[in-house]
Amino acid sequence: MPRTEPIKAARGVRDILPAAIPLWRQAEQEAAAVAKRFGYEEIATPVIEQVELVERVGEQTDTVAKELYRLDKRGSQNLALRPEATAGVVRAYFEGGLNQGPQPSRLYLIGPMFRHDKPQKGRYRQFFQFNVEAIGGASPGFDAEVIELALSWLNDVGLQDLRLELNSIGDGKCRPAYLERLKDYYRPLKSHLHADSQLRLERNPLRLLDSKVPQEQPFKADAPKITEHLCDECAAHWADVRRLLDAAGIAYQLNPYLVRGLDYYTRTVFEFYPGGASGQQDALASGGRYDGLAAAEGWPSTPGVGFAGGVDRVVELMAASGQEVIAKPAADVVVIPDGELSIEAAEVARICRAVRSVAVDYETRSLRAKMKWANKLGAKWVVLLTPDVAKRRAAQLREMTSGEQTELDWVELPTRLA
RNA sequence: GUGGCUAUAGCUCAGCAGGCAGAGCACCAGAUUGUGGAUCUGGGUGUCGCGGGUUCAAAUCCCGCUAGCCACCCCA
Repeated sequence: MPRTEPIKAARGVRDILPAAIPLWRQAEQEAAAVAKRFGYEEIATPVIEQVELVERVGEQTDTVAKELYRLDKRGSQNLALRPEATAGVVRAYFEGGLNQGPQPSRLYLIGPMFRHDKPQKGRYRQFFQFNVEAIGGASPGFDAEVIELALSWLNDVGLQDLRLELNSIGDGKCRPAYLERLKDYYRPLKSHLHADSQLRLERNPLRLLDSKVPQEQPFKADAPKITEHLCDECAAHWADVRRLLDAAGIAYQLNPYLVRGLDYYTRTVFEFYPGGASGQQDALASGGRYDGLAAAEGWPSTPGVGFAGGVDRVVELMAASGQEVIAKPAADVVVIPDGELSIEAAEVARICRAVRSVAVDYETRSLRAKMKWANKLGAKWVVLLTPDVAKRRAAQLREMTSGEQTELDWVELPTRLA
């Protein structure tokens, strides 16, 4: 056999090993629990969607333009792995007739998303999101609700030191006029801008605001702020959202430079960061209102608001803060055949599985080694089979913490282990 | 996509003025006339990330690739 490189995981993806699963489960279970507490129901949508669904909602964003996993054409359909969940959930809302039910539809989803980014800590090509969407509701109450829900989740998994940033980016009525003001402001400065920013100026001027290029920072201070140029409806909505958050006792920082990578967002946008970080790639959850999304997908215009939480990042913070979930032993009972007793050991295991999780040590090694293995596994009991005792359909039952050991018939095992 | 740092045992890492591959933990075996945890003894389990180059000689120097981390870009 020629030696070859072993095949490793694809770049930017990772395994969640058994030892890490309890923490993941906790993050997911808290997510599901808090969503249900707020009256949200779970939905699962496909990981593959038609490319058009993804493109229609954000053609000039990086997520779609550069980071999309496109699949080979199958038949007549161009497919892609979903880079985010909201577009698919909104599609399912209409296709599944949820728009015919009580409004809004309160939905949550936990699942993998895919982006062909350059991998880094906290940034993976397959990553997991906890998504919450309230579709069919225009009231600012829903904006505040999803923010409170996101905060509750982060608190419930033990993250207390958080920063919530908040902004409003207007809607189709007032944003175009604002964007013209913004362009008018930046055009004379164009030669001072970074090459990327010069492109943004005409194509996606809102993005100029969250530019981190050092030489552009001074310009931002004097740039027109969108919250000062909202139409009456957007301004009222914006005021209501802040009022509701104030009443809920939720602290937030107004960030006039907070914008969104995806185009369908309107009005409220927000992001949660861990408190200590100055943070570039450490947003824990972010979301906002997307009243323009349904129409962009070709469905009847329908308002909606939601957020996406980064499960990977939350789990990493949980682990970093020293949180550990005590792993349960893989098996409560270990059956150790001493000698050629595989058939008998399997039968005894079968009997014990009626009441306990059971593992069998089939390896041909010393009894001592088998006992060590059982101990390391964390087994509470060991059922020891030796040829002469097994012949009588009996076994030694050893209680590991006390070391007490008694002989008894196989049929008695379930009662003793229960 | 851009730039920087890194890659040695299962894990954390040392070794790098070029000269036989190391430590701790983990693992395996024994002390234990076959019954775990504690202790002691013994064992290195390795294509030094991959591929080239320089050299009598490369883990060590040079180049390329791959992967990870960090900063950008962007985002969860």
